[in-house]
This record gives sequence, C-alpha cells and structure tokens, in this order.
Amino acid sequence: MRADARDNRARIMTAADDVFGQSPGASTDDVARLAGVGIATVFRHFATKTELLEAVLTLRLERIRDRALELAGSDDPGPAFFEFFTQVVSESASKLAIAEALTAAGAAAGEEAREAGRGMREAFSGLLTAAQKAGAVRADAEMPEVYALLIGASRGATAAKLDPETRDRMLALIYDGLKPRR
Amino acid sequence: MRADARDNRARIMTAADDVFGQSPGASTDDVARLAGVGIATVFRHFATKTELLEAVLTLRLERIRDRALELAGSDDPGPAFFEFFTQVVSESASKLAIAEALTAAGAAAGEEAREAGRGMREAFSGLLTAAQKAGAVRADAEMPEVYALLIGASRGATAAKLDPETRDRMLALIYDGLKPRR
DNA sequence: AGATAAGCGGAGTGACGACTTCGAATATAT
DNA sequence: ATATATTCGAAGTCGTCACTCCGCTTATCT
Repeated sequence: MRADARDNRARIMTAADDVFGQSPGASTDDVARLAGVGIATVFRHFATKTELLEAVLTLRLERIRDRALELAGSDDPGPAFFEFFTQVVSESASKLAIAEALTAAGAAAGEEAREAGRGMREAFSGLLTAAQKAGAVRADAEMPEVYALLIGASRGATAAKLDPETRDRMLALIYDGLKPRR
Repeated sequence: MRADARDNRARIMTAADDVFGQSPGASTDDVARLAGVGIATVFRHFATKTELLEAVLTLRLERIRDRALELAGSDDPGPAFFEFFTQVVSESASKLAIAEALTAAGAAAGEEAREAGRGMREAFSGLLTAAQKAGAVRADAEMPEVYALLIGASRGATAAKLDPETRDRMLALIYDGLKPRR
C-alpha cells in the first residue's frame, strides 16, 4: 500500500468519526470535505457508506474495550467498575450518533463491528464480576440487566442533553441501586 | 369540514402512527398506502411531513399525560408511580421511533409537541412528589434526574431490544435506587 | 334530483445523496 | 530520470423522496 493512500485512509477515518459523531445524517461529501480529499477517494477506501460507518464504530468499540481491560488490571475493582461506567456514559453522545447512523443506513451491524461489540461486553463483564467479588456491587445483579443500564444511561444522557450535574445525580441513583442492599 | 375528509384525516393519523412507530425512515408514500389514500390527500391534511410527525407525536404524548393524570387520582401513590414508570418503558419502542423521525426530519419539535411534552412532564412530576410524600420514593431524588432515568430506561430498552424479563430486572435495579435508603 | 364546492388520486418536478467514470497527478522501481 | 502502476478529484448517473398540479369524483344543500 502506498504511503499517501494509507495517510488518506487515516484522515478519512478521523474525519468520519468527527462528522458522524456530530450528525448521523451527514453525507459522504461532508466527510470527504473535512478530510480534504475527493469523494472518489473515500469510496475507494470504503466501498460503501455502511462500510465506512462500520469501520468507525469498530474503532470506537475497541477503544472502549481497551479502557475496560486497562481498568480490569486495577487492584480496586469497585471504583474501577464505577469509573468505567461513568466514563462510557459521559462519552456516549458521539458514539451513539455513529451507531445510530449505522442502523439508519444499512440495518444490522456487520461481522466486524459485532465482534468488537462482543469483545467490549466481555471486558465489561469482567469488570462487573470483579466488582461483585469485591463486594462493591450486589451479587444478584447479572450482566444483561447491568449492561442494559449502561446502554440506557448512555442513551438517556445523550437524548436528553443532560447537563453534567443532572447526569451525575442520575448515575448516583443508578449506583445506589447497584450497591449491595444494606 | 366534510365527513369523508375528517375520516381520512383520522385514518392518516393512525396509519402514520403505525408506520413511523415501526421505522422512522418511512416515506410519506408508505403512510398514504397504509391509510388507503393518495399521497396528495396526506399533504392536503398535513402541509409537510414534519407537521404530520408532530401531530402523531403530540397525540402520543397526550395519551401518556392522560395516563399519568389518571394514576395521580389513585390513593396509593407509590405503586401508581412505579406502574406508570414501567408502562412508559414498555411502550417506549414505537414512541421513540416517532420522536426520532421528527428530529431526523426537521430539527427541533414544534410548539405544539413541546407543549404536550411539558404537560406530560408536569403530570409525571406530580406522580413523583406524591410518591415521595407517601415515602415510597426517596425524598432527595429530584425531577430532572428521575426523568432522565425514565428516558434512559426507555431508550435503553428500545435500543437493546430487551426481552421482558431482562427489562424487568433492569427496572428492579432502578427502583431499588429510587427507594428510600434503609 | 341537480348544482356546486370541497375533496380526491396519480402523474409529474426538483433536490439531494450514494456511488461511478475517466483523464490528470504522483509515488515507487529500475 | 523515466516508466508505470496506483491514487487522486471533479463531473457525471441513477434512484429516492418530499411536495405540486390538475382533471375527476362525491358529499352536501336546496
């Protein structure tokens, strides 16, 4: 692969991440313009718009997974779990826009993105069980509903454009529900 | 207004509610086809697609508000609050699709829909304070974050396509966080 | 029943966006 | 330095969708 081609690919990805993160309905032209390349170049690297969206989404998911794995190394599982939860919710706005764009564009997520999602959930699951073993999270809360809470909090915060204080108060309520019953 | 016109208007509204509730990206033709009328008829009753979406959304919001007002009359405020919460979350899928279609189509919601949203939130706020007075919900939880929870739970349940059991387990976690600390 | 005004359907129209084509430009290999 | 194969960008093409125009139909009033 030629050096300039690789450069362009990278520039397109970051531009797409930016553009779609802000408005899911953005056009391919918008991406090309921000990346400083022609439209054809975008389509040469990503055969379809859906493919581009998938690539961007996959990257995001992998970054979140890495963050989870990093925190899993911590020797204080309780705080690690809650910190991860909070972080994902705070950064949700742009990620969600991209996921939304994908479903809007071409129905289901492709294999690549689905695999990335799986990896992310596994890492999160690891954080959860560690926090439970440490007694920071009630033992009878299972992965599906806790994950649903994560998604819900993220989407809620994004949709309602919550200011940070309200978001933190909402998270505090959720965390109280997750803590062991006294 | 002629009788057949009123009939058609009603048929168009229910068709739109149905169609947009299932897929926010649906076209006006789809609505006309389901309603059994021509496209022009749709546009005669609703000058723009946005207007149609707003009408449908407003209707939904008003129905929810009415449900809240109805439950506010109950003499058992705790259960009334939680029942309302659960019900809104269960029915969220279609409502959200419509709200999404609106924002996707024409930016912000118009005056009519915003007014309906305000009314709905007021009714919900009434349920909340009543439940707090009855000691069923912790007193230090305020409207903004509780409302954020409602939105989040709804969006989460919809986005993740939760099966009813997981959804109920998630709600149980949320409700535990809302109950007074022991 | 007959007049008439309101309502109706379906074939346009114009804009927009995903994707393609093709001649010009540029990186690498000798 | 020159050849050549790859990449580039701008101007298309094609399909879709919101919205309009106009001749026909039908409810309502006398």
